[in-house]
Amino acid sequence: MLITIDFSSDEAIYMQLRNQIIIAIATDRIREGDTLPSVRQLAESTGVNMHTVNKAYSVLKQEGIVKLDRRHGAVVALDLNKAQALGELKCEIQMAIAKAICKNISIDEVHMAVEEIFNRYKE
Amino acid sequence: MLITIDFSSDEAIYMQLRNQIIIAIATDRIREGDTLPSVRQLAESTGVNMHTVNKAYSVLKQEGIVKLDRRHGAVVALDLNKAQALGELKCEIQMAIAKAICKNISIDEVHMAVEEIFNRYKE
DNA sequence: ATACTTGTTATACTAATACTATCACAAAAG
DNA sequence: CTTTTGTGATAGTATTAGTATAACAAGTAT
Repeated sequence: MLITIDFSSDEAIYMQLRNQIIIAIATDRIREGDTLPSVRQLAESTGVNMHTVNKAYSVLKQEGIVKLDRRHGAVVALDLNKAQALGELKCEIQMAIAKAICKNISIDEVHMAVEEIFNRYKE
Repeated sequence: MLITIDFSSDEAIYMQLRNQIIIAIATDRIREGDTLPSVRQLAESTGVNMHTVNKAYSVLKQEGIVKLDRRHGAVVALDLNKAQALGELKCEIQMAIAKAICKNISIDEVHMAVEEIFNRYKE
């Protein structure tokens, strides 16, 4: 796990952590059952406060991506409720697509954008 | 234009305004050249401060969706730079798709979600 | 000309969020 | 018994969101 923080970014640090971990799982660099660094370790290696890492882990737990355990730390454990995940996905991309429609972007162009992003993760 | 604010929402008020205007354009209820209410009018009708509306309009201006003019107020004026709009779209849906991949959602399921959202706007 | 409306700017204040900093605790591992 | 785990309490700073007033220059209407 190589995680780096851009302190000059306007994106919250705990979201940067959350995003990089999600991308690591999507690209199969982290797998189900793998253990994430402890909050203190990751805080140390990224130069960030312990509670900021803890917040990132809490978000991932809330999203059904990791489980937090006092003995093993944070473990990747995907909650594969597809119906719920699909509902969340639609919510998250809804406004982006509305804006795309305003900009005269066709549905085919959106599909192509989806393909491109998918290919970024699948090898 | 019927705009309402959910004051108990965790979404920022200026983003609620911005989103509803974008949806109104996507659904063709507002069209190119149409004039939006003045910052004071919309602030009055939604029970919100003038500056909050002004911030929403500034965001829409920044996104190339309206033009602000001292004589006519806020006018819908789409900046149809497709390359840029597509780039922004990819940025905005990137993490949502990464998370979907974590949840074992297939690319076809994402395409279907896109279709569903598109149909929400196109009649 | 006068009155009104437009976006815009400035100042000031409150509330909430993000982040940091310490200290501490119970549970599990070595 | 010591270390490491997540977790909680408390406290402080910085930034953002939102409100409240006031004012200004530029355009519109009468």
